[in-house]
Amino acid sequence: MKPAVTYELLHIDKNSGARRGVVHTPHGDIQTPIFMPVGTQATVKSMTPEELKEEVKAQIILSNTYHLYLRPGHEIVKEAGGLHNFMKWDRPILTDCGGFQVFSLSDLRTISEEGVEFRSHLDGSKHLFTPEKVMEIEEALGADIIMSFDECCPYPSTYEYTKNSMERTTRWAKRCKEAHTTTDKQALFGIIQGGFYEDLREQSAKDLIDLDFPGYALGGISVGEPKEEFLKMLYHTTPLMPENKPRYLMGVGSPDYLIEAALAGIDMCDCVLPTRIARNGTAMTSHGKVVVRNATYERDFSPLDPECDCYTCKNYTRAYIRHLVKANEILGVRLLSIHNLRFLTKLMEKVRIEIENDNLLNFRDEFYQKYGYTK
RNA sequence: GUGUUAUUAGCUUAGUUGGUUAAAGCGUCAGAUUGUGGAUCUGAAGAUCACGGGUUCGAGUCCCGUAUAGCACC
Repeated sequence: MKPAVTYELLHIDKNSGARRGVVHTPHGDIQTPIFMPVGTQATVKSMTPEELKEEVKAQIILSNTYHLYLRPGHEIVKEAGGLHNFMKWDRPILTDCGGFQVFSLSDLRTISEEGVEFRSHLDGSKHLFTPEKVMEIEEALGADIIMSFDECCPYPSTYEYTKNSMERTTRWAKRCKEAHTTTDKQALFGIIQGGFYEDLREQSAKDLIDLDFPGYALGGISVGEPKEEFLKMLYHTTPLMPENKPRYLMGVGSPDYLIEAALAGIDMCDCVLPTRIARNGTAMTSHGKVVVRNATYERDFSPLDPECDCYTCKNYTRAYIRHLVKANEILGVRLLSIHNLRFLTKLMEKVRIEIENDNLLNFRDEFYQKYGYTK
């Protein structure tokens, strides 16, 4: 049977590993490489679906198993007709499995072979996530792409801990695959782990490829390590991932990391960074980060980014947005979120064009120079 | 006019029987943020303790006077 999600390779950049492609899903095609906005609780914070489509031009968004399971409960989302109906988003959705929450809520969790026991951050109640349970939840939510249940090791972790964790994650991935029933409507992706140890990454990739998932994610990097470590693992692991399937790098969202990911041959990235820093008064621009909350912009009547085509930049000034942020007005968060998300989706539009022109390496160097990065 | 209460950081306040470098919240200024427990978190600057005297080894704290504000009564 044809999987719910397939990858079509259009072009490989002749000067790098970057690939231009299309991911076909039940709710439409995704042009890759792509950045995916995160909507943890069935909403990209402060954005309507119309804004995501028309202003941000988002092709796919993420949501989260852990959070929706706890509130409102996956049964309610299922009753609503699934996540797409519930939140009025008719394009593709990817649900994260809650593995990262297991990591970030580590003071409350107990990991065993069976799964993870944890306490709800909302009311302290005890819950058990097993691979089978996570599949039940993700099937109820009904996203196009669902993630297998994994453990994301903290940085740094010892070789032994990382190895045991990675091997358990592989066993969990197998159980996820066996428990997954809606294969015609939802594609289950495996998550490669192995921390910052090259041989563990190789082992993880090999074992997961043997399980034949319709797509693969690179997890457990961009967890606080130095950039050199990140790049080393990225460039080591990505070539291990199958060429005929989508490659998803989890948790990456700064402009430089996104370009590096594309260069390495990654197709999909997601991150909370653009929406999170928006809520704290910061904009991403083609000339670097602008902390618009700062006093420097009190009388700056120019747009956040003069090169940006978004609703915010077409209509509002830095001084006004600064005022909204300082006054704690909701509109400030909304305008910055629109801009930051549009900045990244547009960056990836450019990346796709540059790949088609075999020019992504040059583009990276120009971008770094302009953005103020020193590679 | 008389009595009374108050006056401490930009604002609102804490400050024990007088005892190290006067504290906090908000505000201001800045930093952080990468598969969202984040309209969050961290840090910094900012005070002649209304003013002038006095008592004391030592005063934001006790005494006197002045100023300003509130309240009560003429």
